Amino acid sequence: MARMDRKVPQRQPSAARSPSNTIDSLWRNAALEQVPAKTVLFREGDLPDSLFVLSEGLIQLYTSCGEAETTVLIVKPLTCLLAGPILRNEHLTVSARSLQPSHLFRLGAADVRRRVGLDSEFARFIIDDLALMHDLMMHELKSLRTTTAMQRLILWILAMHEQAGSGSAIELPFHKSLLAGRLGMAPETLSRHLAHLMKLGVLIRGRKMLVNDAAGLRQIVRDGDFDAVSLP
Amino acid sequence: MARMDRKVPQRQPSAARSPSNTIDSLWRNAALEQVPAKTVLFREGDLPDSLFVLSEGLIQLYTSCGEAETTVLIVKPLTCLLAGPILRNEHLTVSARSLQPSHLFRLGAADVRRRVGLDSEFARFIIDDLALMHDLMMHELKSLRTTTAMQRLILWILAMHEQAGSGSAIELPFHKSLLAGRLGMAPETLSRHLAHLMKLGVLIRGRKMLVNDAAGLRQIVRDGDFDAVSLP
DNA sequence: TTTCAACCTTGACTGAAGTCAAGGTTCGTC
DNA sequence: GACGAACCTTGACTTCAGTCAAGGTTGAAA
Repeated sequence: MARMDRKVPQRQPSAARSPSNTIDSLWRNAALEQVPAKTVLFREGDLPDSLFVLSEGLIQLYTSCGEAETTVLIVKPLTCLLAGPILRNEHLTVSARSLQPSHLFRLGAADVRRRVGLDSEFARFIIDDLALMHDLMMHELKSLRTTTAMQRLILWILAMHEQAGSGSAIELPFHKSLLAGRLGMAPETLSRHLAHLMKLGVLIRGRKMLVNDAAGLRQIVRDGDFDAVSLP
Repeated sequence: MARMDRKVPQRQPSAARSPSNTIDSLWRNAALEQVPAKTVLFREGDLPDSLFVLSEGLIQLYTSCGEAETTVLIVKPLTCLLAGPILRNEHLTVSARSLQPSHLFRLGAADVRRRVGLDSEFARFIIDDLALMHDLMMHELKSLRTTTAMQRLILWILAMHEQAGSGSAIELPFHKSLLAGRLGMAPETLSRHLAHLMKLGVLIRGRKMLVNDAAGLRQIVRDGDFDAVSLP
């Protein structure tokens, strides 16, 4: 019944994967969970009990240190959560919650461990996912170590700008405070930097943005010279 | 001939892997390379042409931004390099060089891509590696975002201390400037923090260290209170 | 429409860590 | 053992970004 409106995981980027019976049937057998926003999926310290495959929505990986809470990563469909810890049989080092109403396939950890040895398509699915995450995290690490908050912000804006198509407005996918976390800075810092960017030809109205001079921004990132006012 | 003194990759941690004919033969067929220290293995921007498996030595992953150069990660045996980029067929985002004379197995990228689909043991090897890296990088990300340079230093010292066994001296595995990079700080910052730690019961002589009061250090990390002088 | 809570902005201040520069130390090589 | 290069330390200064605090805005629900 609910079969027709299930989105079967099918990773768009990377290796073209032929629609596979094995994987299909796997997901048909997996539990599909629909969770509202702000649902905690797991907490750091737990032992992983299921693999999640995010098929719709947005998940925040975060870590709570004492009072404070820090965003480590935000993941989009189609991504596995917990593949690493399940396969290594280790305690979790991050917590996760949904940021939007989300759909997740859920597969028991024991199942995953068994299956990964038997079913090469499933193994491939996991490999692709881990490789993708590897890439993302490497990128994050690099950018945290080598760029300033302002540079990360501009690069993020440029990426969104490119994705949206030049000339069209960018819609922030979530609250600014969360974006700040995503970019590794305090909300106040984001606010200040955005204010500064308005002087450099970025229009900001609430959660909408418009980039006038992408080339200029790129230049600024390269130089690290944020005080240059390129607009009249 | 040289067969006997080849170390066949066999990951110690994680999943107990039975000595496997498949993998054995794979490594016997792979090229074994011995490189001196400071050999560049690959550069960011390249397309990956082989998978490296580090069997002995130490490799630095770094990225050069303009003049400067930043250490992203330092990897020990037994680790694969480039598994992610090879499987996703993407350009490299980091460069790598040996920090010590090192031994590496080398497997053509095409081979890897073919093999990972056919040989489930090989696939499992790759999965374990990616999962391990995933863990490491997640840990790095977390610690870069949530701890100060001093905390990272102390935690690193405590980890070394534990590994060496209480009471025994710690030998820095590489130059201090490199350790600074590894921990995400400038060499001068490391120097200053080490100087400070001497007042807190850490003996430092060149590249040797001795921790007197591990419990005290742990306390200090927790509190974030680095000025407390716990020693008479 | 009103109201309240969550979110955002701004200012002033603080603190962590990077940079630059000037010695000092260590270590490998001849 | 003397030399030089690479490495390390220390000090002074700067910059980036976090914190605290006080308003301002926005938007969802009554």
